[in-house]
Amino acid sequence: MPPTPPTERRRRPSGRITLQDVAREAEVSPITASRALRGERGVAAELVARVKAAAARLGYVPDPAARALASARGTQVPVLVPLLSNALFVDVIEAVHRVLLPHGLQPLIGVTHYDPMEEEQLLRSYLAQRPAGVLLTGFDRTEAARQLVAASGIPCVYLMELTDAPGVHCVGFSQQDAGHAITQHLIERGRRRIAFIAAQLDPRVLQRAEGYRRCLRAAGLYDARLELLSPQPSSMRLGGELLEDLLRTRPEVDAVFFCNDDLAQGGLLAALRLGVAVPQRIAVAGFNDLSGSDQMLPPLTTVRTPRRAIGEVGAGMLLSLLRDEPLARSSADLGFELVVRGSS
Amino acid sequence: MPPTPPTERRRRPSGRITLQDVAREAEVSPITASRALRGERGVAAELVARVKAAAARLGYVPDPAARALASARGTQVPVLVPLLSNALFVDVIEAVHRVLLPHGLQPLIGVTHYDPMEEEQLLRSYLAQRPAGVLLTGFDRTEAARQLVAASGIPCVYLMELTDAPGVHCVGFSQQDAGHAITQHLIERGRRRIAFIAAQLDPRVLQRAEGYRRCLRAAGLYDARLELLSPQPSSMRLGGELLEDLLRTRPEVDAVFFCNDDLAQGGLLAALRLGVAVPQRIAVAGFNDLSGSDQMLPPLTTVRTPRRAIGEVGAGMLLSLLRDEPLARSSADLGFELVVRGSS
DNA sequence: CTGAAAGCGCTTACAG
DNA sequence: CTGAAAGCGCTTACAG
Repeated sequence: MPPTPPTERRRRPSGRITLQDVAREAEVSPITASRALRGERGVAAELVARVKAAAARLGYVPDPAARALASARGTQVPVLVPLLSNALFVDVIEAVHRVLLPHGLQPLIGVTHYDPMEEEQLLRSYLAQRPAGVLLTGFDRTEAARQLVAASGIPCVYLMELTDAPGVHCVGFSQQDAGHAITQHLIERGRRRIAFIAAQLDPRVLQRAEGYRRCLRAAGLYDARLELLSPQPSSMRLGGELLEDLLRTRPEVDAVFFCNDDLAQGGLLAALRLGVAVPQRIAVAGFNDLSGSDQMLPPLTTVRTPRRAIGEVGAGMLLSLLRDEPLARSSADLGFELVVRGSS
Repeated sequence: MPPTPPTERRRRPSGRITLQDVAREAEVSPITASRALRGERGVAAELVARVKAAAARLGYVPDPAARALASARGTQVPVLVPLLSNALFVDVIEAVHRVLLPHGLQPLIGVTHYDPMEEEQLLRSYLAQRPAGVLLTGFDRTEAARQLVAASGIPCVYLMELTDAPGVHCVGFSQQDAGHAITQHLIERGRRRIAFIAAQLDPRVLQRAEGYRRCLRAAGLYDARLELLSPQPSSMRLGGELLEDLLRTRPEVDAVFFCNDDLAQGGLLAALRLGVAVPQRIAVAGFNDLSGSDQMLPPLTTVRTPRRAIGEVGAGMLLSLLRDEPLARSSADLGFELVVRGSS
């Protein structure tokens, strides 16, 4: 007897296996197949099993475009970050991918270059695609962007910063407290003339600056002339240059808090080059605990920030929102950790 | 007289502005509007102008899902890279975004973690979405993955490596020649016992190794005992550890070619820590010219690789493919550049 | 050069 | 708990 396929498998012109094919194979209607596959409750267990088996047998892959068109919402999740060249955000993004992909959600990376206008543009075009949800960095955006998000009704989780505003879902840590903590550490090490060197000057850097000021003021040690703020993008080179500037113009300085590890690493290397002893002559601290900071000479004291966890928890929160699950908390403070190494 | 809108703007239940609305506003049929907006030739210039004006006035944003469903192909462009934590690929990705987004194409970042199986999985799910095109890293993949790409008929451009295989579109540079060139440089600096330290051992690293061997063999200087290959992921820490190993077990070494700058930076810092003079005692060279290499002590000699250009040219090539434009070349060799600094 | 018809593959109400 | 009908917003042939 010649072998016959379990059922007649007619392929449509496109060659694609559709929900119809699955339904036919399982001998149910397409709607039931759709419901079974999506795990909608209220389908007889036996039918669910039959449909799932049929789908597996045929190698059915749902068409996201058709789903997006038919339902109110697609499977994309725009993730807007300032920069990809900052390892910080790459870590966040990797974590987001890891959580979202297994749930059939597709992260869409958008880069704003720290420009609220650019973010607004991106948001406009992404929201027009009716994404499932949105992940945004921080709270600093144009009024129009805020409106767009609100009007869309699309679930949104904010990363990196925290707020108490009701109904706002966010996951991060207190940038200000972290800036305070590392400054406090330098004071406890006996430092008195503590400088702050920063670049980029995005909102989170300014929050760290605020923590630095609050701490030094409380200790009666604040001196505005020890703040070196550059709007240029952060880099090791710039860190070295700014440290040189500082040592020349404020020779009395005995510690430096760099707002980011790349600046601090550059500072450490410049100190080495100039023969400035760290931590004897000046103590050095960074922020974020980026790759390489533990390899410096001396190893860099810094603040370890929970960026992977931010991505994971943020994506998880969005997932709950999409499922209308009750949230344990709408604002997740993931904290930070002081990492004391040889440079302070 | 009360103000009246230019035409009656009835919104559909979804609230969305559709092609229909634009067509009505421009007083043409939806098909003509569609053609005008997509810049399909064969539409009267006047109508095109009218449609575009109407679209702008209404703030029309086309629905990618509907477009994808109706046409054979969507607007997504999966970009598969091994790792996001390697700055190399982040640069490639940023360049790809810059080129693709203005053309209405949406890059989808996929991370394979150097695992062909993982790549195959990603490919399977991405191709089921009928993307407009695909960007893949290198040529090392499973047979099934190869088949998937071929069977899909979806335009594909390969990044980072080159091949002469007909009909294959690729953009990169010769990893082997680059490995050869930096080794040659070390020979020309008078070095005779040149080691190779590598991690990750992905296909491109192995190609660089081949260039290193070819060069040393030609000079009669090859010594297999000077190769240190570790399958671990690349990092500064590992670079330092491997250099220490090397100095202990092969004290006769007088130069090291690290397969990547992060390893080399770690090596340089380890040398500093150990009091090993660079370049007097050993010359050090890296690969890729990553951020920070110019800040090292001494600054790192390396090979600058054209990763931004690879992203740009690769995306541009895909764009041409999508438009059925004739390609100037199907294989673009973007070359590399020796950057000689203090470490050699 | 322009348009009327049909359909892409799925899901949302609406019935039973 | 299951299904027949209609439609999401666009584009692809097919006519004229």
